[in-house]
Amino acid sequence: MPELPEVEHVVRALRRTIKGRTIVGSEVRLPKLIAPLSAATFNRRVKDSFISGVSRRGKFILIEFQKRERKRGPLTKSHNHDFILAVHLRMTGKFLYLHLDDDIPKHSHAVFYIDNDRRLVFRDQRQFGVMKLIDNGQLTHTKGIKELAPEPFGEDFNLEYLKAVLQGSRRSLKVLLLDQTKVLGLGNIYASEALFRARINPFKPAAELSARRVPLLYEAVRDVLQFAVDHIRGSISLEDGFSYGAAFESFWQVYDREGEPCVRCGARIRRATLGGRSTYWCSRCQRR
DNA sequence: ACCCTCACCTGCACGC
DNA sequence: TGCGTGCAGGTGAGGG
Repeated sequence: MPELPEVEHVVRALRRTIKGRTIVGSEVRLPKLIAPLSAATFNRRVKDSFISGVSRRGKFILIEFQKRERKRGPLTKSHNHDFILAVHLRMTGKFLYLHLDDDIPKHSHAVFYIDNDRRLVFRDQRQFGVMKLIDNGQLTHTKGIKELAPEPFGEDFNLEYLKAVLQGSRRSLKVLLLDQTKVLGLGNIYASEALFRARINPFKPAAELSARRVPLLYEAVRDVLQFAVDHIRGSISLEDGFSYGAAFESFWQVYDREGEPCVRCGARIRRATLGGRSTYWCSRCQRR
Protein backbone atom coordinates (compact mmCIF):
# COMPACT_ATOMS: atom_id res chain seq x y z
CA MET A 1 0.00 0.00 0.00
CA PRO A 2 2.51 2.60 0.93
CA GLU A 3 4.01 4.97 -1.58
CA LEU A 4 7.02 7.13 -0.87
CA PRO A 5 5.35 9.53 1.58
CA GLU A 6 4.02 6.69 3.72
CA VAL A 7 7.42 5.02 3.67
CA GLU A 8 9.01 8.30 4.75
CA HIS A 9 6.53 8.47 7.59
CA VAL A 10 7.52 5.00 8.77
CA VAL A 11 11.21 5.87 8.46
CA ARG A 12 10.76 8.89 10.71
CA ALA A 13 8.79 6.86 13.23
CA LEU A 14 11.50 4.19 13.29
CA ARG A 15 14.17 6.83 13.69
CA ARG A 16 12.38 8.28 16.70
CA THR A 17 11.87 4.91 18.34
CA ILE A 18 14.57 2.39 17.48
CA LYS A 19 17.57 4.43 16.37
CA GLY A 20 20.28 4.08 19.01
CA ARG A 21 18.88 0.81 20.30
CA THR A 22 20.25 -2.69 19.98
CA ILE A 23 18.57 -5.80 18.60
CA VAL A 24 19.00 -8.55 21.16
CA GLY A 25 17.34 -11.27 19.13
CA SER A 26 14.93 -11.98 16.32
CA GLU A 27 12.49 -14.53 15.00
CA VAL A 28 11.58 -15.14 11.39
CA ARG A 29 8.28 -16.93 10.89
CA LEU A 30 7.98 -16.66 7.13
CA PRO A 31 11.20 -17.85 5.50
CA LYS A 32 10.53 -16.30 2.10
CA LEU A 33 10.54 -12.87 3.73
CA ILE A 34 14.33 -13.04 4.00
CA ALA A 35 15.12 -15.55 1.24
CA PRO A 36 17.62 -16.62 0.08
CA LEU A 37 19.08 -16.23 3.58
CA SER A 38 18.12 -18.88 6.12
CA ALA A 39 16.39 -17.79 9.29
CA ALA A 40 19.35 -19.04 11.32
CA THR A 41 21.82 -16.96 9.33
CA PHE A 42 19.57 -13.92 9.42
CA ASN A 43 19.05 -14.15 13.18
CA ARG A 44 22.75 -14.62 13.83
CA ARG A 45 23.70 -11.58 11.80
CA VAL A 46 21.06 -9.33 13.32
CA LYS A 47 21.68 -10.39 16.93
CA ASP A 48 23.56 -7.87 19.09
CA SER A 49 23.63 -5.22 16.40
CA PHE A 50 23.31 -1.54 17.14
CA ILE A 51 20.87 0.53 15.08
CA SER A 52 22.98 3.46 13.98
CA GLY A 53 20.48 5.01 11.60
CA VAL A 54 17.26 4.69 9.63
CA SER A 55 16.95 6.06 6.13
CA ARG A 56 15.19 5.48 2.85
CA ARG A 57 15.89 4.87 -0.82
CA GLY A 58 12.73 5.12 -2.89
CA LYS A 59 10.21 2.91 -1.16
CA PHE A 60 12.90 0.87 0.61
CA ILE A 61 13.35 1.41 4.34
CA LEU A 62 17.02 1.17 5.27
CA ILE A 63 17.86 0.19 8.83
CA GLU A 64 21.59 0.63 9.41
CA PHE A 65 23.40 -1.67 11.81
CA GLN A 66 26.74 -1.82 13.57
CA LYS A 67 27.81 -5.09 15.08
CA ARG A 68 28.06 -4.46 18.80
CA GLU A 69 31.05 -6.43 19.92
CA ARG A 70 33.41 -5.35 17.17
CA LYS A 71 36.12 -2.83 18.04
CA ARG A 72 36.40 0.16 15.81
CA GLY A 73 38.27 3.38 15.37
CA PRO A 74 36.65 6.75 14.81
CA LEU A 75 33.61 6.49 12.58
CA THR A 76 33.81 7.88 9.09
CA LYS A 77 30.82 8.75 6.99
CA SER A 78 31.26 5.82 4.65
CA HIS A 79 31.64 3.40 7.52
CA ASN A 80 28.87 4.33 9.91
CA HIS A 81 27.30 0.93 9.45
CA ASP A 82 28.41 -2.65 8.95
CA PHE A 83 25.30 -3.73 7.12
CA ILE A 84 21.85 -2.52 6.21
CA LEU A 85 18.49 -4.20 6.53
CA ALA A 86 16.51 -3.06 3.50
CA VAL A 87 12.77 -3.51 3.92
CA HIS A 88 10.13 -3.10 1.23
CA LEU A 89 6.58 -2.97 2.54
CA ARG A 90 5.01 -3.66 -0.87
CA MET A 91 1.22 -3.64 -0.50
CA THR A 92 0.44 -4.45 3.12
CA GLY A 93 3.71 -4.49 5.05
CA LYS A 94 3.70 -2.70 8.38
CA PHE A 95 5.87 -2.28 11.47
CA LEU A 96 4.39 -2.56 14.92
CA TYR A 97 6.18 -1.39 18.04
CA LEU A 98 4.94 -3.56 20.87
CA HIS A 99 5.48 -4.17 24.54
CA LEU A 100 6.69 -7.62 25.51
CA ASP A 101 3.29 -8.63 26.83
CA ASP A 102 1.27 -7.38 23.85
CA ASP A 103 -0.25 -10.05 21.64
CA ILE A 104 1.50 -10.54 18.36
CA PRO A 105 -1.19 -10.34 15.71
CA LYS A 106 -1.85 -12.64 12.80
CA HIS A 107 0.38 -12.21 9.74
CA SER A 108 3.40 -11.22 11.81
CA HIS A 109 6.33 -12.63 9.88
CA ALA A 110 9.34 -11.27 11.76
CA VAL A 111 9.87 -10.18 15.36
CA PHE A 112 12.86 -8.16 16.53
CA TYR A 113 13.58 -8.00 20.26
CA ILE A 114 14.90 -4.59 21.27
CA ASP A 115 17.08 -3.84 24.31
CA ASN A 116 14.32 -1.72 25.87
CA ASP A 117 11.89 -4.61 26.36
CA ARG A 118 9.98 -3.76 23.24
CA ARG A 119 9.38 -5.79 20.12
CA LEU A 120 9.47 -4.49 16.61
CA VAL A 121 7.12 -6.67 14.57
CA PHE A 122 6.89 -6.87 10.81
CA ARG A 123 3.34 -7.71 9.78
CA ASP A 124 2.23 -8.27 6.22
CA GLN A 125 -1.12 -9.75 5.33
CA ARG A 126 -0.39 -10.43 1.68
CA GLN A 127 3.19 -11.61 2.21
CA PHE A 128 4.57 -9.51 -0.64
CA GLY A 129 7.00 -7.60 1.55
CA VAL A 130 10.71 -8.42 1.44
CA MET A 131 13.77 -7.88 3.61
CA LYS A 132 17.38 -8.18 2.63
CA LEU A 133 20.66 -7.76 4.44
CA ILE A 134 23.15 -5.67 2.51
CA ASP A 135 26.83 -5.43 3.39
CA ASN A 136 28.47 -2.07 3.87
CA GLY A 137 29.08 -0.40 0.53
CA GLN A 138 26.94 -2.82 -1.45
CA LEU A 139 23.74 -0.76 -1.52
CA THR A 140 24.48 0.76 -4.90
CA HIS A 141 25.23 -2.71 -6.29
CA THR A 142 22.11 -4.40 -4.99
CA LYS A 143 19.62 -5.63 -7.54
CA GLY A 144 16.31 -3.87 -7.12
CA ILE A 145 17.97 -0.81 -5.60
CA LYS A 146 20.72 0.10 -8.01
CA GLU A 147 18.17 0.49 -10.82
CA LEU A 148 16.05 3.05 -8.97
CA ALA A 149 15.55 6.52 -10.45
CA PRO A 150 16.94 9.57 -8.63
CA GLU A 151 15.22 10.61 -5.42
CA PRO A 152 12.32 12.91 -6.31
CA PHE A 153 13.49 15.59 -3.85
CA GLY A 154 17.14 15.38 -4.90
CA GLU A 155 19.05 17.51 -7.41
CA ASP A 156 19.33 14.71 -9.94
CA PHE A 157 15.60 14.61 -10.43
CA ASN A 158 15.34 17.77 -12.51
CA LEU A 159 13.58 18.98 -15.62
CA GLU A 160 16.35 17.79 -17.91
CA TYR A 161 16.17 14.34 -16.43
CA LEU A 162 12.39 14.12 -16.67
CA LYS A 163 12.43 15.41 -20.22
CA ALA A 164 14.89 12.69 -21.24
CA VAL A 165 12.86 9.98 -19.51
CA LEU A 166 9.65 11.08 -21.19
CA GLN A 167 11.21 11.29 -24.62
CA GLY A 168 12.55 7.77 -24.44
CA SER A 169 9.20 6.15 -23.74
CA ARG A 170 6.19 5.24 -25.82
CA ARG A 171 4.29 4.11 -22.74
CA SER A 172 1.44 6.12 -21.30
CA LEU A 173 2.35 8.76 -18.74
CA LYS A 174 0.49 6.98 -15.96
CA VAL A 175 2.36 3.72 -16.56
CA LEU A 176 5.67 5.56 -16.81
CA LEU A 177 5.08 7.37 -13.52
CA LEU A 178 4.69 4.00 -11.81
CA ASP A 179 8.05 2.74 -13.11
CA GLN A 180 10.44 3.22 -10.18
CA THR A 181 13.45 3.10 -12.49
CA LYS A 182 12.14 6.18 -14.30
CA VAL A 183 10.29 8.30 -11.74
CA LEU A 184 10.75 7.37 -8.10
CA GLY A 185 8.24 7.36 -5.31
CA LEU A 186 4.81 7.50 -6.89
CA GLY A 187 2.38 4.60 -6.60
CA ASN A 188 -1.06 4.11 -8.01
CA ILE A 189 -2.70 6.84 -5.93
CA TYR A 190 -0.15 9.60 -6.26
CA ALA A 191 0.39 8.90 -9.97
CA SER A 192 -3.27 9.67 -10.61
CA GLU A 193 -3.15 12.63 -8.23
CA ALA A 194 -0.05 14.12 -9.87
CA LEU A 195 -1.57 13.91 -13.35
CA PHE A 196 -4.75 15.51 -12.07
CA ARG A 197 -2.79 18.39 -10.55
CA ALA A 198 -0.94 18.89 -13.82
CA ARG A 199 -4.20 18.58 -15.80
CA ILE A 200 -2.61 15.93 -18.01
CA ASN A 201 -4.39 12.90 -19.40
CA PRO A 202 -3.02 9.64 -17.96
CA PHE A 203 -3.30 7.84 -21.32
CA LYS A 204 -1.10 10.30 -23.17
CA PRO A 205 2.05 8.62 -24.53
CA ALA A 206 5.00 9.95 -22.53
CA ALA A 207 7.00 11.10 -25.53
CA GLU A 208 4.05 13.12 -26.80
CA LEU A 209 3.84 15.42 -23.80
CA SER A 210 4.54 18.89 -25.12
CA ALA A 211 7.74 20.56 -23.88
CA ARG A 212 5.56 23.32 -22.44
CA ARG A 213 3.83 20.88 -20.10
CA VAL A 214 6.83 18.93 -18.84
CA PRO A 215 7.45 21.49 -16.06
CA LEU A 216 3.81 21.17 -15.00
CA LEU A 217 4.22 17.43 -14.60
CA TYR A 218 7.55 17.87 -12.85
CA GLU A 219 6.11 20.28 -10.30
CA ALA A 220 3.01 18.15 -9.82
CA VAL A 221 5.07 15.05 -9.00
CA ARG A 222 7.17 16.88 -6.43
CA ASP A 223 4.22 18.79 -5.00
CA VAL A 224 1.97 15.80 -4.55
CA LEU A 225 4.72 13.86 -2.78
CA GLN A 226 5.73 16.81 -0.61
CA PHE A 227 2.14 17.58 0.30
CA ALA A 228 1.62 13.99 1.36
CA VAL A 229 4.82 13.91 3.42
CA ASP A 230 3.68 17.09 5.17
CA HIS A 231 0.17 15.88 5.90
CA ILE A 232 0.47 12.24 6.90
CA ARG A 233 -0.18 12.08 10.59
CA GLY A 234 -0.13 8.42 11.47
CA SER A 235 -0.09 7.24 15.00
CA ILE A 236 2.62 5.26 16.66
CA SER A 237 0.22 3.82 19.18
CA LEU A 238 0.98 0.36 20.39
CA GLU A 239 -2.05 -1.17 18.70
CA ASP A 240 -1.51 0.43 15.34
CA GLY A 241 2.22 0.44 15.21
CA PHE A 242 3.53 2.92 12.71
CA SER A 243 0.27 3.31 10.92
CA TYR A 244 -0.15 5.69 8.08
CA GLY A 245 -2.66 6.96 5.61
CA ALA A 246 -5.85 6.27 7.50
CA ALA A 247 -6.78 9.93 7.64
CA PHE A 248 -5.18 10.76 4.35
CA GLU A 249 -7.94 9.73 1.98
CA SER A 250 -9.60 13.07 2.55
CA PHE A 251 -6.87 14.64 0.42
CA TRP A 252 -7.41 12.46 -2.60
CA GLN A 253 -8.84 14.54 -5.41
CA VAL A 254 -9.42 11.83 -8.02
CA TYR A 255 -8.27 8.47 -6.67
CA ASP A 256 -11.20 6.22 -5.73
CA ARG A 257 -13.67 8.94 -6.70
CA GLU A 258 -15.22 7.40 -9.79
CA GLY A 259 -18.52 9.10 -10.58
CA GLU A 260 -17.99 11.95 -8.12
CA PRO A 261 -17.75 15.53 -9.35
CA CYS A 262 -14.31 16.92 -10.14
CA VAL A 263 -13.23 19.37 -7.43
CA ARG A 264 -12.15 21.83 -10.14
CA CYS A 265 -14.83 21.67 -12.81
CA GLY A 266 -17.61 19.44 -11.52
CA ALA A 267 -17.40 16.90 -14.35
CA ARG A 268 -17.63 13.28 -13.30
CA ILE A 269 -14.40 11.53 -12.37
CA ARG A 270 -13.75 8.54 -14.59
CA ARG A 271 -12.01 5.26 -13.95
CA ALA A 272 -10.32 2.85 -16.33
CA THR A 273 -7.68 0.15 -16.26
CA LEU A 274 -4.28 1.20 -17.55
CA GLY A 275 -1.28 -1.08 -17.36
CA GLY A 276 -3.36 -3.42 -15.23
CA ARG A 277 -4.11 -0.81 -12.57
CA SER A 278 -7.10 1.38 -11.84
CA THR A 279 -6.61 4.92 -13.07
CA TYR A 280 -8.78 7.90 -12.19
CA TRP A 281 -9.02 11.19 -14.04
CA CYS A 282 -11.32 14.05 -14.95
CA SER A 283 -12.22 13.84 -18.60
CA ARG A 284 -12.77 17.59 -18.80
CA CYS A 285 -9.72 18.92 -16.89
CA GLN A 286 -7.43 16.24 -18.25
CA ARG A 287 -8.15 16.13 -21.96
CA ARG A 288 -5.87 14.20 -24.26
C1' DA B 1 16.17 -1.86 -24.24
C1' DC B 2 11.54 -1.86 -23.87
C1' DC B 3 7.02 -3.32 -22.71
C1' DC B 4 3.37 -6.58 -21.69
C1' DT B 5 1.26 -10.28 -18.87
C1' DC B 6 1.31 -13.02 -15.12
C1' DA B 7 2.51 -14.42 -10.57
C1' DC B 8 2.96 -13.71 -5.75
C1' DC B 9 -0.94 -13.68 -1.21
C1' DT B 10 -5.04 -12.67 1.93
C1' DG B 11 -9.19 -10.39 2.77
C1' DC B 12 -13.07 -7.67 1.66
C1' DA B 13 -17.16 -5.94 -0.85
C1' DC B 14 -20.29 -7.20 -4.04
C1' DG B 15 -24.05 -9.85 -6.59
C1' DC B 16 -26.65 -14.03 -6.94
C1' DT C 1 -25.15 -18.26 4.78
C1' DG C 2 -22.47 -19.38 1.09
C1' DC C 3 -20.01 -18.99 -3.00
C1' DG C 4 -17.96 -16.93 -7.00
C1' DT C 5 -15.86 -12.70 -8.83
C1' DG C 6 -13.14 -8.79 -8.84
C1' DC C 7 -10.38 -5.75 -6.58
C1' DA C 8 -6.63 -3.87 -3.29
C1' DG C 9 -1.66 2.32 -2.22
C1' DG C 10 3.83 -3.17 -5.50
C1' DT C 11 7.08 -5.33 -7.99
C1' DG C 12 9.80 -9.21 -10.29
C1' DA C 13 10.30 -12.89 -13.65
C1' DG C 14 9.72 -14.32 -18.11
C1' DG C 15 8.50 -13.77 -22.62
C1' DG C 16 7.95 -11.37 -27.20
